[in-house]
Amino acid sequence: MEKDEAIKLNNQLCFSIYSLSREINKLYRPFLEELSLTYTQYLVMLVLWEKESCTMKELGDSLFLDSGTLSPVLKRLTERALTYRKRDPDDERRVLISLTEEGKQLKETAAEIPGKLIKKSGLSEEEFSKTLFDFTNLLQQIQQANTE
Amino acid sequence: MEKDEAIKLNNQLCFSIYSLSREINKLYRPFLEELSLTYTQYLVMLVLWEKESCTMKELGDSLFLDSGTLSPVLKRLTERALTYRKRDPDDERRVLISLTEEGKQLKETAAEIPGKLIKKSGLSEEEFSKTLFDFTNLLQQIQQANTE
DNA sequence: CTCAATTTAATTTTGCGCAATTTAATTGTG
DNA sequence: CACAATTAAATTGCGCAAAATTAAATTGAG
Repeated sequence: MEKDEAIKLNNQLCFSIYSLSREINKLYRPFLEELSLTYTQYLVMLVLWEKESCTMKELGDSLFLDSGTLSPVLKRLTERALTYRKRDPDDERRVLISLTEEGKQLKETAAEIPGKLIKKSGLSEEEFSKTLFDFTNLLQQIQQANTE
Repeated sequence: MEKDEAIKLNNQLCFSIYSLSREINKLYRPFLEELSLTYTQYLVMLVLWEKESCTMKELGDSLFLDSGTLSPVLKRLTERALTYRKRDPDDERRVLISLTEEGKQLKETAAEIPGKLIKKSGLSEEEFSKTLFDFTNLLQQIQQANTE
């Protein structure tokens, strides 16, 4: 690529991915509003619906987020009584995060979201799978590049 | 996909793209730090390096961002004397944003970034182009879905 | 021409992300 | 055992994003 071309906005990988990320976020928003969840809160709930209970650390490892982001998110989810927190008796540094009954029940409604979303996106099942596959691979490659 | 699979974190398109976006941001960060620019400030500068001067509205259309985000960003760029603002005499509602000499000069250093980044990412030129192409297409499709 | 509707930008509020610092608990080494 | 190093989480500060509100300038229909 010519140097002059290379510095143009629409040739930046960062810009296409950044716009796409916000646009996909926007696609989810109406569905998440029905649950009164933000995007990040939804991601946290996804982890908890799989694991039932985990530490702050495990949550961070799953989502690639640190306590600086997660602490306030969990605070809000706990205020809404979707989660509760207690210290791990075996290691008082750790905080165990668990779902309340209300939090568990929310999974029923949330289970509708992935299907609705694919439909709304206009992607076929195959396109969706391929895109997910490509993104996941690229993510691993970039994570590799960032840790070298 | 099974319903139970569909609600898992790692099968969410939103999560893969969101992680990827933050990871790519992280890839840029050391280079942007050298210019003392944030990611969003860099995107604004990319537009200005192409257009020399534009209105707040045009900037927002290019970046898919509104004045709620851009006003404070431009305020900081102007405080750093990379840009300056004045009202359009033909239409006093419009704000014209232009590069200062210092802002123009910064392009020289910034022009190195795209190349350095591809190298650091570990992607081949072909992979980079293909990824950019795929993202741009998908962006358009999702934007379409969001405006329907 | 006039006034309602539209356009443009700024501001306010809420909630992330991330870096850096702090605090408390645990672990490892001599 | 002692104490330095490490680990887990919370906190602080800054800079976005997005929604909603406000204000000022312009446009357009009657």
